[in-house]
Amino acid sequence: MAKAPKTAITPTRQEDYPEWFQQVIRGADLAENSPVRGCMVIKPWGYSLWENMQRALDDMFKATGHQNAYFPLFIPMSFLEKEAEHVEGFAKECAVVTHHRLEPNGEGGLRPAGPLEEPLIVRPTSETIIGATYAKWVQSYRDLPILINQWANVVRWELRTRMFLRTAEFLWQEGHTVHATSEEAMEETERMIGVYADFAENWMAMPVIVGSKTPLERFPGAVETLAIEAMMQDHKALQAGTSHFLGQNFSKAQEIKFQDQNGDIQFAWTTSWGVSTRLIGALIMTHSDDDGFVLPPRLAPIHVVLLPIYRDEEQRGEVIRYVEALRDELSKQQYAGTAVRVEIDDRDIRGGEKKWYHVKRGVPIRIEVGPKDIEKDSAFVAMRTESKSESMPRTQLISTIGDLLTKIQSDLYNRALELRTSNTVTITTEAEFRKFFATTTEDSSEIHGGFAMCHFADEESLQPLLKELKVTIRCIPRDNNDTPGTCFATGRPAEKMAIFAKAY
RNA sequence: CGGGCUGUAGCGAAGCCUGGUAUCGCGCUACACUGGGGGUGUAGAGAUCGUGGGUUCAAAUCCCGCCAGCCCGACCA
Repeated sequence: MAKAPKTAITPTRQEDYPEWFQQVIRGADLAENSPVRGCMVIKPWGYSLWENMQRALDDMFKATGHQNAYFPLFIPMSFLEKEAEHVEGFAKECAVVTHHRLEPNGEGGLRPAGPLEEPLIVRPTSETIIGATYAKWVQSYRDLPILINQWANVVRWELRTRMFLRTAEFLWQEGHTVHATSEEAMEETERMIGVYADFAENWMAMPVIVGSKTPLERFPGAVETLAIEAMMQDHKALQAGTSHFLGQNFSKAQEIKFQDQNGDIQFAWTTSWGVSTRLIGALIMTHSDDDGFVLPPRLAPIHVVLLPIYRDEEQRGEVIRYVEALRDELSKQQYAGTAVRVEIDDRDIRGGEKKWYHVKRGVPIRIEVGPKDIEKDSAFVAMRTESKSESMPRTQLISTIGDLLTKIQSDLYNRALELRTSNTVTITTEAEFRKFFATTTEDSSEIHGGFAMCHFADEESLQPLLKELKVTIRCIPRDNNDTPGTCFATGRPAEKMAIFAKAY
């Protein structure tokens, strides 16, 4: 017998975390690099996961009163120039369309022809184009609020890309709302970060910290940026979603004005909020192990895979009949408000290979059924989160399948929360701070550090230290953060604590 | 955009220093043996060695340019 590697994924997380991440994606067949620089091909398994995320989020958006719409991919360059901070933030990473036609170049190739009067920007985000449209839609306070979301792709010409975490083109949703008052817009901003936190924790099984960004970390043009931050297994932070209170910055730039009850003309208050395919990267780095991807059941394209085991055609008939009946019964069971999603894998490949195929793809539950099990009217059940499988009577299996999925979902959440808790420390001095983030090798991708909760007085003065240690302020947590203290670096009085961490 | 590493069959690699026209593992195809486990054997298919140029009788190998990927840095809503 040939020896199988100790883990299905090489290298392990401990050995080389960034490479492990790539290999999990490959092993699970989620996506691959494309011929286009920085852009990925999302494969069916990865895309069906994204569809499940979309569906859950979309339902939550609808439940909070939003509607979907669609706006153009191209933005006239002049639109982007209107809000100064916004230009500053995005100009560097915009893809620009300057021509509208190709013609033969005389050497068998093609060259751009037909220069555009005004270059078009491929949207890096749609505040400007949507704002320009809203300006036409809003005249009266009776037109407000506008609560719209769009599912779209955006392009940011990032210098360094990583699959799912930072790609040049990515899929996302962006909500853009307009309100008559500051209070109402701020409420919306809070409501949507709440939706994201709910989704992250209850669907992705990923604990997140809700907080606000410091001025230097804010969205360009925003008055306030709320974010959810999660800890990955290498103890780095990942920003998983943001909700921005844009104040009147964009409405002034784009003239979104309305007449209020008193007949006065006012600028409206806007918000925007988004999550992207980066959530898949977050999912991978939160739950996956050295055997590959691990899917939280609520988002898994398949909950249960049935693996029939037989030697010959005669056995096959019997086993398949049994397995199909089992599939039908399991499919009638409910988990988290939906029917249990079951598939039979009867491909003609070796059993071991088949098993690892599903392990690497993260299917929550594998059920193996062979002639011996059928005699006992039972099946072998293996949960992706446990190393052992156990024999279980069919009737028990059917009645507990929902509970098993529930257990996997909560185990994943608890495991992730435990990792975050045990790698979060409160730090009160610069010496401790330096020690916490010190690297032991040249390789800054090694696993170390975590979240440091620190009182701080002034963001600007910390920059040299943060730059030196490659640490950023992730957010000022919203909850349990009312006790004043002294700044860990300057000793000056400080109102709030922030999370400091290395980040993606 | 700077530094480092890399690009050879679908995938992973050896060969490159010391030029002579391509090797191994996995996978794939067929057959046989196996059968609660990514097994064994036999036979096969599959590569203009990332790309363009140069040096040479001869280039995967040496030289130059370009492209792409990964890691680090800068940048990052």
